[in-house]
Amino acid sequence: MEIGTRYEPQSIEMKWYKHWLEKKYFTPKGAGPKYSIVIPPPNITGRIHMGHALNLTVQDILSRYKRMQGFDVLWLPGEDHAGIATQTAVEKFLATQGKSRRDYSREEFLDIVWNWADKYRKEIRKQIIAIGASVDWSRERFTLDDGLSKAVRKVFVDLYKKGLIYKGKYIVNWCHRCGTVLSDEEVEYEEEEGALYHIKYSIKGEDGYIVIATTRPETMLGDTAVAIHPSDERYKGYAGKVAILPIVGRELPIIADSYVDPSFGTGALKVTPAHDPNDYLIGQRHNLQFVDIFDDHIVINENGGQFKGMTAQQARKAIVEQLEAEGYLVKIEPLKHSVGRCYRCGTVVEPRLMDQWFVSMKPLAKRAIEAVENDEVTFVPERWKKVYLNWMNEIRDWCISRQLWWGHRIPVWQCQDCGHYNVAEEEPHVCEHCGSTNLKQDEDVLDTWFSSALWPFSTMGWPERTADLERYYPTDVLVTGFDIIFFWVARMIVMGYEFMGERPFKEVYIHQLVRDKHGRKMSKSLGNGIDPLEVVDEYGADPMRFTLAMLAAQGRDLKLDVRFLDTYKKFANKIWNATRFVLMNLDDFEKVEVKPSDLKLADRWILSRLQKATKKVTEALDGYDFNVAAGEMYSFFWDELCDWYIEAVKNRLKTSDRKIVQNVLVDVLDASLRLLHPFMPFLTEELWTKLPTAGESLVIAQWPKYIEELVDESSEAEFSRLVDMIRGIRNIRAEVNVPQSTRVKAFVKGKLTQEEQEYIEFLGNVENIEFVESRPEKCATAYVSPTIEVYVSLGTLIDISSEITRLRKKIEKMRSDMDKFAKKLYDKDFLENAPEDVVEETKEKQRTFSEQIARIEQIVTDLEETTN
RNA sequence: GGGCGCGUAGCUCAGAGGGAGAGCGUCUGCCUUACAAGCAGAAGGUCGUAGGUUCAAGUCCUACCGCACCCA
Repeated sequence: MEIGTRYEPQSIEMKWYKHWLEKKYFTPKGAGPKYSIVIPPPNITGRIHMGHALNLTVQDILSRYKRMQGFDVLWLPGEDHAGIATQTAVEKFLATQGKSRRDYSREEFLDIVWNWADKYRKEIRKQIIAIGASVDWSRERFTLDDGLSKAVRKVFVDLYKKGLIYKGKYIVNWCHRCGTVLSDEEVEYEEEEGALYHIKYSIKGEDGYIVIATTRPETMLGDTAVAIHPSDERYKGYAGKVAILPIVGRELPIIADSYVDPSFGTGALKVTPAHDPNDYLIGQRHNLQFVDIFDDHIVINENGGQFKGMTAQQARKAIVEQLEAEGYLVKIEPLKHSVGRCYRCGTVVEPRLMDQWFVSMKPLAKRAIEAVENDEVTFVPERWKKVYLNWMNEIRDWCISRQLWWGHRIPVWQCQDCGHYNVAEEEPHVCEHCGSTNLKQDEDVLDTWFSSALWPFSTMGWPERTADLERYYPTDVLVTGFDIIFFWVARMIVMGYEFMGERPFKEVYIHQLVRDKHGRKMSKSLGNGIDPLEVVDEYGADPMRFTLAMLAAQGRDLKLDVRFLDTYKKFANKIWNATRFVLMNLDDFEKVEVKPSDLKLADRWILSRLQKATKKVTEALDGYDFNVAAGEMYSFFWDELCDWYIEAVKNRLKTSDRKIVQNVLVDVLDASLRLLHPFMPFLTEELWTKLPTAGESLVIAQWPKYIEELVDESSEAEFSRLVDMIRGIRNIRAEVNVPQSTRVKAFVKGKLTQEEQEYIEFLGNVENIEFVESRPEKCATAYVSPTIEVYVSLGTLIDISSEITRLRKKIEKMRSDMDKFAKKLYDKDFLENAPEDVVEETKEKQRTFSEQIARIEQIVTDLEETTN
């Protein structure tokens, strides 16, 4: 069976994905131990990015690994309607055509978004497929599907009936660009250059004044008090007096409240209860007036008097100018302060007092906190547990209403006659309170994350009691990034316990966020994004997956440099060519049961190494150490299988060993491809199916077992000695520039097996080894151990003095290595306190070194005598 | 202000108590019949700084310096 000399991903990938789908390998059979994962549904806003690629790769590695271990694997795919993000994207698109959503009716606009959704869901599906994700498409879900919408309504109604959802007027975050409120989590704070304005507020009935400091002078239009710290000596006696708001003339009570930080600014705080969350609390405590000065577009409203119609920015400028003109402005200091912006569009959010729907989180969080504290739900890496608990312990109520059109409409119908909220899963026609038929549904939709929170069970058919729920809930692991622990993970845990009475998943594996090679976020504006689809086109899905796995250490950032993709594409090519070599030598292959007595040193060595690799990969995957697992396969395959075993057996394929070697090669390659399959599914399937031992498909092939009987320490030690001897010879060849085409003569003092002798001759490019009692003349020393020495004859090439220099350098290096051990052994404390095996080991190392050094020194002395 | 993480080879990163590792890059030599996307070799490191714990510290502790991130 011939295959091409180069690995070409394009020609193999989609062929196999199609085949796997036809065979329905990704649809669980419903029998045996189960393993389930629900996908973090990508937003339908656009193309997936490298973060998704990492997320999908990790899940696919787990799914394929477990499938090969015999689990009945369900990996459930789907997409998220992503309320704000999608509506923003669609509005941006409409804007390019000079339109806005207000040019359409709600129904017309939703039609447009549904078209968008269909288009992008198709795109996303294609991209998930391109990565090779083994998801069960027959169970694909969308957060706005009928079933999931039903789940959303049921949860809303249930929580409302339990008194855990309420409507109320509180300070919320308003994004005027998106035209909606946001939850606290949806606001991103950043330090920005601003200014601290010091403004005089005169005291009523006195000549004096009090100077307040603020970063937002325009909000003074909504001031209803001035606050000072009760124990601030500077303002002793001020509390109870009345200040006069400049320009406006409103009378403001001066109050004492310990919230005020005396060390900030002047220690006197203007209080604007309608436009600042902390001021709001002060306002409540002191029964202050709430004056809202903005409309929905954050333009000053009628409460702003002469400034009405100005934007916040315009108002700030005008107000500061007027304050200055009237002598109220004391000074303006530059100040860095944190500014909150909308996580979807970056607009500065305005705290406003609004009537919204909230989920009361404290009671719900209780069980979810307990679960993580008791390790019913565990985080990997563990440190995220603390992050989760810190947040959950200080959780605030969740604002869930959004002034959008795209999303789950809030299932509340207010009676237009009596004002009663009719909260129901199905549209009511009569007010349950007064019997009126004059009902109007709430205009708002729910926060996207409200539906995402139900994802682990809503996707499996809840509230119906389906077979899928019975079998696959709870899921085994959730794989996601740390950026959505609060948005999503925490809320899923909450809802899972509340509605299923059970955790939604056992483990949460938090992977890194993908960044560019400098550690910056990948973003369109920086132009540093790497598009996974382009990577798949250019390098192939397998090298991309392997690259991501290699980089998936348990840190916080994954800095992706395209150079890695080159490296691992080369690895894929290496696998391709190693298989090619094996296949080229299998014309007369016959599967035989290899008996231990048939095995030669190299065979025993590679089989032993394979066992260790199998064990290491398996353990690493069980512990989510993807980089360790991938790294182990990289070095086993390349450094051991290719560089040594394959090279070592090339000659043996021409001898009576051929049959044994063929069988060992096929076995080791077969197992290697299995171990690599979760990382590189396409390539391994393509190659594996060409092996004479292949079964139907690697997807459903068995994961290799660790066979303890094949672990052979003494063969490993012996082979590694052999490797050292060969390296010693190669070293000398390289140093004196003996070209590859020239064979050198070598001498050995000591014993070698026939097999070892052949390997040294072949791999060291040496002609018939001669056994000697002592070092022959005109020879360089290649290897020295207590029992064996290897010399390379250099004839006229040898330069005695440079050989002496070379050996002296070697001695020096060995001495410095040995000194570390010798020093320890001189140390009484070490001998007394270190564990016995460590002491023994150290003694052994020291002995080996000193013997070798002594021997090389002897050789140097001999050489020096020859020159004299 | 509170918290988390990170400073290891020129670059990107592994390693988390007992001889400093990988890939890329650099240098030298090879078109050796699987692979030049390759092979063989080499150079390159006070493991951020200062203390401490320990027989033993990149590895554990403390402080500091620098870089990120989360929360207020």
